[in-house]
Amino acid sequence: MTTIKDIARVAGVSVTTVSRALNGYGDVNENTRQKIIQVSKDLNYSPNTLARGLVMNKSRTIGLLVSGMNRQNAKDQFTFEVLSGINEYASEQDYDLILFSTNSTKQREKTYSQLCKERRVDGVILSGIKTDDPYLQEVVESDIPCILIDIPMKSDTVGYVTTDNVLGASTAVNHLIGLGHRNIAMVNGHDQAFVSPQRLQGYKEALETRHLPFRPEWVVNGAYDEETARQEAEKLLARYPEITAVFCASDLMALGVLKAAVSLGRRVPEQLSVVGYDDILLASYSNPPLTTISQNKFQLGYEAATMLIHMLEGSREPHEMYLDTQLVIRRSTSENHN
Amino acid sequence: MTTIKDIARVAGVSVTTVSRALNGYGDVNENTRQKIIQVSKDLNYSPNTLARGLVMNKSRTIGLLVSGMNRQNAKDQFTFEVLSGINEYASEQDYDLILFSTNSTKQREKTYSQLCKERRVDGVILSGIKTDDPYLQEVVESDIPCILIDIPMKSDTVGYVTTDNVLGASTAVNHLIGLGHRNIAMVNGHDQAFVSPQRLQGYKEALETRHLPFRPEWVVNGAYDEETARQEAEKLLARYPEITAVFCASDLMALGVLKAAVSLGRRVPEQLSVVGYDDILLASYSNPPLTTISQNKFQLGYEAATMLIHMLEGSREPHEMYLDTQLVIRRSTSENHN
DNA sequence: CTGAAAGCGCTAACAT
DNA sequence: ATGTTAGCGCTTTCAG
Repeated sequence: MTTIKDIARVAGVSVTTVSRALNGYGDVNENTRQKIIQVSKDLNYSPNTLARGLVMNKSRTIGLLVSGMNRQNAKDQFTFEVLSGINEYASEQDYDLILFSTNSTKQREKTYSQLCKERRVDGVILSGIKTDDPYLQEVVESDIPCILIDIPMKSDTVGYVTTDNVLGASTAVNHLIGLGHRNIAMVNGHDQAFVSPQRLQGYKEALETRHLPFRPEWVVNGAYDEETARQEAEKLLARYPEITAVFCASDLMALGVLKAAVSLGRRVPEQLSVVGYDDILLASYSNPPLTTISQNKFQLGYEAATMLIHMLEGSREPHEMYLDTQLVIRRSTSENHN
Repeated sequence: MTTIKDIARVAGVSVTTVSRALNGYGDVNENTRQKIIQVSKDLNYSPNTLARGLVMNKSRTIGLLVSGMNRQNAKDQFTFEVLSGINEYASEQDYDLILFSTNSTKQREKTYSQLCKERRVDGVILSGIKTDDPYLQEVVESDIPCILIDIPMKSDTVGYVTTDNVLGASTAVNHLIGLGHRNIAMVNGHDQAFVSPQRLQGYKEALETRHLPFRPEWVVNGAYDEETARQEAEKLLARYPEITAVFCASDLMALGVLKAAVSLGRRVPEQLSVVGYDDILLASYSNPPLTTISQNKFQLGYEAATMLIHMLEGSREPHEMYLDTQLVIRRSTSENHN
């Protein structure tokens, strides 16, 4: 494997000069530079980023700490789309991505900062982390630059990008109210997601604004899981047949509610309106296609990468960003005729 | 940041001893080891993998060269599931994954081996690479250990994991023939995928075995794209109304055919049977749900990682593996009544 | 069982 | 404009 030493020898200069020439410093004779570049091509040289990283104490690498990269969770490719967005900007900026996965079967006993310190990543992006995840604690305490996706926490080294989940949820519920629904239930996700209480909040606010009563017993926990949501919705709808619409905190759960409706013999949207959240791919293919709150997952990742890299390069801008969401009306909602 | 030097100082030993103690060598006094371990904990030490990689010339890192990690392609999350599988085994074995993306907007002028050499990855897994991709050439020539997904190429340092695509395709077509179909068309993908000619081959073989004529004009190119497939299928079916079944080289294209059937007013499966390939998530949610050839994408990745890591650790087993596929019968196929 | 010393490939003062 | 030297944090002979 060729090193700058080899180049130096062949080109008849010192390693310093080689290093400077190759890194585009100005204080190198143009002829020397050309010669060095030629030699390095002849010798098929590639720089050793490990060595460079060691001395510069900078690896041009971003760590990705994602949970939800496993067999089951592949269903909502939320993570994947975020990843694609991150990758897009990172590769534009010549940063590499290194994947840490928290879902290792033999549960990794390593701490968050160990993971990062070992690999000498310059910064980290966290996605899909639960609020009770020990890693989250560490982030705030550690001084490693970090961007959180969908968890609004801030410090000197921590930023986030997310959407306004209260607004998103209230938009969804307002849509239902606008269609004449008065008895609107909610299937929320588990409490370990930051967005859950916020979406609940949005649901409440929308009801309140229209002077509709909030009925706690109409809010069930679907754990962001299709099957759990189906079961919970089945119980709920059987018990309170007066419910004419359901707002779900995720599309996956909305899919579960759709199944519950089938098994209860209630046609969607004629006899039951359903709204999801996320606008995952499946949402437009389900039967009927889901009305939902759309998030631009790719952009979420893209912006997170942008923010992190700016941060790494010394920007002092505020490290927070809210992206817009959008109500996408498909065929799982219609006017209430009761 | 703590280094072994710090530990050595505090523990009152040499760096050599610290290194040996921490790496579990036998020739260290157990008391000394305990002391060193204690100190390293107190000092919150993490090893610097860059330094280690530099001296050992080994990074315990696997490069991932995937194409198809972009906005559009997110649809079939083939890549993502493969990735999950790779990640699973790699993290079990304490290897880290580094993501190279070939779809960078400013097209990366770096060569494959440059990418790998720079980052000093121990080995690489390639997925979603087209046969005319320049990277592929390089792989075979370079001496970097490498596993290909779905491209059967072998050398001392190159292995692959794939499925039997001829068999898969013929199984699909035989299913149609078994349902009484005689006029079976095929929507194939572009020729830049290794699997395309193989699936075509399987289609031909199945026809031949049952003494059905092969009609080249009934094979169209859907480019592995839903919309292209829809258009091509529409033309094909309009022109040859006698076709009663279509075999597609991917589910995504099958979805396109489903749309074509709708716009031509042909009910699936009553008036047209459709078979896909891959068994992507969408396949079970489409309307009607797709009959398809299922590939275990997660396992594809898992086995690729296994094979690569074994290779890296010196195994001399053959570096090739064929996984089984499975016919999944859903509701897009039925008996032919013509 | 332990330590001194060399060196992986690179960059960065500090000369010259 | 170029070379000398030191050193990033680690592993690994080689001696003791």
